[in-house]
Amino acid sequence: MGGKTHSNTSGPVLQGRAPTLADVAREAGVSLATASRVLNGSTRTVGKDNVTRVLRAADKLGYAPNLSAQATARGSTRTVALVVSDIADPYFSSLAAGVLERAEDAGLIVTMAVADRSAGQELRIVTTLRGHRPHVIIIAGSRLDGPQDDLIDELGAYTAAGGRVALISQPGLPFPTVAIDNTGAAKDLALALAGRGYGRFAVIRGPDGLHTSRDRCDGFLAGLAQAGIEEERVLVTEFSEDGGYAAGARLIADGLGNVELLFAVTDVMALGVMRALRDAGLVPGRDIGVAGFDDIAAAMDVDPALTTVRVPLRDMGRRAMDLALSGTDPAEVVWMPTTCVIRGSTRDALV
Amino acid sequence: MGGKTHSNTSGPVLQGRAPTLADVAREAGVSLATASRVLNGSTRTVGKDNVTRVLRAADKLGYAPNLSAQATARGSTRTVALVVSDIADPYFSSLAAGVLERAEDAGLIVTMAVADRSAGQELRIVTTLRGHRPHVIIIAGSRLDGPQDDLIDELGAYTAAGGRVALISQPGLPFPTVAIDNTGAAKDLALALAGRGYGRFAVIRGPDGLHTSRDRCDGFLAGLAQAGIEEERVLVTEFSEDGGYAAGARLIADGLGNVELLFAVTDVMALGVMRALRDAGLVPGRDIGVAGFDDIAAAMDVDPALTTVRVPLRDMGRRAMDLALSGTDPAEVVWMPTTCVIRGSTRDALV
DNA sequence: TTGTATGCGTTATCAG
DNA sequence: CTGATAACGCATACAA
Repeated sequence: MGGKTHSNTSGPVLQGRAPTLADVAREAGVSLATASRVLNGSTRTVGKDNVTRVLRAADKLGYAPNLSAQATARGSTRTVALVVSDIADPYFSSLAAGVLERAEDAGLIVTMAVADRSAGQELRIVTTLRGHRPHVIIIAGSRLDGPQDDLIDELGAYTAAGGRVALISQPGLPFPTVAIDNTGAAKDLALALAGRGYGRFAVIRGPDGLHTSRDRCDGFLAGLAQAGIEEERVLVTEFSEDGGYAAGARLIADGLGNVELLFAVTDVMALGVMRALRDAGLVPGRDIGVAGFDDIAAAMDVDPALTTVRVPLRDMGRRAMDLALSGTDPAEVVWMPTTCVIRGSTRDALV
Repeated sequence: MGGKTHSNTSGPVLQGRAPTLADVAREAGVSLATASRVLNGSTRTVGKDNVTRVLRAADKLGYAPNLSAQATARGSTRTVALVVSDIADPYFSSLAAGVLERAEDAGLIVTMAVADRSAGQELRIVTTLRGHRPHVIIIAGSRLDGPQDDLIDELGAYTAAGGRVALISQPGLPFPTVAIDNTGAAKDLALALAGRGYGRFAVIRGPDGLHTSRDRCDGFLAGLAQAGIEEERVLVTEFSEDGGYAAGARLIADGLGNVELLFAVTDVMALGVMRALRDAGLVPGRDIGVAGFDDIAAAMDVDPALTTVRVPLRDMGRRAMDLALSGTDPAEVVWMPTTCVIRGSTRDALV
């Protein structure tokens, strides 16, 4: 709709310059302070007459308060900085959706940066982000092994200055964290699958150093061991769908032997594995079982649907925001529940 | 790695306060100006001795320049604001990935906001964003019908003040735009499918007012008409996977009649349709053809793989950044190429 | 209720 | 090469 009094933006007086509060005040014939009060602070303490004058002037000039200036004046911002490894990955975009949702509820703007799964880059980004003096920093990276004193220092400096931090899925650091029990969930999955008759497994995991990948792999193997299964193959590949495809293809080329089920440490990788199987003329679920981890949306879309571990990704994003805003114990870890979801990609094994 | 000289952040002197440039200058025993020069401006004009002192002091204090203050002082920022409808949707997350990639190349920080496919919300967000005085604003919304003078005003005010704008997939507005020919591509798809023997179609589209949805639907129908096919059904549903599922289910419940192919205006919706078909015991591709639009990653993962129109989403995100940064003709439209991708979900129709 | 004056953390101009 | 000092746009304590 055209709107009531159509805002007559871009007054001819201001050329190539955004209107400032001073412009509005002048236009309205009031002081800077008065204009500031009606446009931002409590509207109460200003005359009803001046309120309308200022509002009208602001509309006429198309005024939008300079948030940078507001931030320096106030000493605080209304933004939350989010760091992810890869926004195109449904795992991270679901997390981000949860964060964005809560941020909007809280009237916060989200700034986002990607840290391509490199620890150095992540550190650099956090330093830059810290410069924005955001209200909150949320890091949803793929934690790497090795000492991360630098990152801890960086975040420590930030919290020492009053900033709030929340980490997603990287427990063990001295900051509030929302996490899942990757090891336990993978173990449960292994037990569930062993219980359904599968006896020979191959695990497809990401490169060394990735916590998530390693924990899920270890947990799965632990579950197998508990079920009395000691014999399995572990393939290391890229942490992506292409990586999953490559591993699947390699496995097929090497001869599947009598492997009955392929467990990939993420759904994205599992989808790649399934594609490799189909390209080789094999039918997932019938000829060979496949299982993943995360329960991304696409896990329901494939046929057969993918057996996996359901992770409440969007909710984890929400909780991370809540956790950061609540400003609780620095080392608090919120463990989110996971559940095994058995679907068609793992029908009962044909003995 | 633990890092060489380990940064001794959070000096005990500063409690709950981020170190400022003044702190660094004092610590280093130099003036504010000198500290500023070495930490930001050209390093050339400052003594080699002072450089190391300042650097050492900054490291010791864990200094990170306050970007808000920098922005107000400089009068410009190094950020790009990105507006999307739904970051969890692979369509948007792919676009975002392209934007983020180019932004990083250009040393820009990306701030992101979601505008749930509501025009009012989008307008509000742009106003807020404008307050950030970003270097660039990119809007990847789902353009709605009807006059949008308000949005044009808002963006006009922004560009008048020197801001750069790029729109994605919403041509017709007086701003640089990267777009695809939805109508033409859908028409081509219809012709290709008609050429493969399909004769009876149903189209599943989103609610009225969504440009993308309408153009693709219209184009598809035009293609059918050109092929001499006048008889078809059009279903309106939610613009989401659930919407696709619902429409598919509804169609099945009403009786498919002799419909041979279902075209959904997005892949996401098409995946929902396929799921509905399978839940009803039908086999997509064999019992009935299915086609989508966008070629999201999941289109390759389903079985049979989804016939669709390939849209270079990530590249569109990149181009949008390039277009905005190049600051060309305000009304320039970059048309991106699309291609029909025929896959297993539309085998030749069984006559 | 309104206006004045000062400060926020940086940059940039201008003398030394 | 370095150091005062005036902006930048806005908020706010204080005075009127």
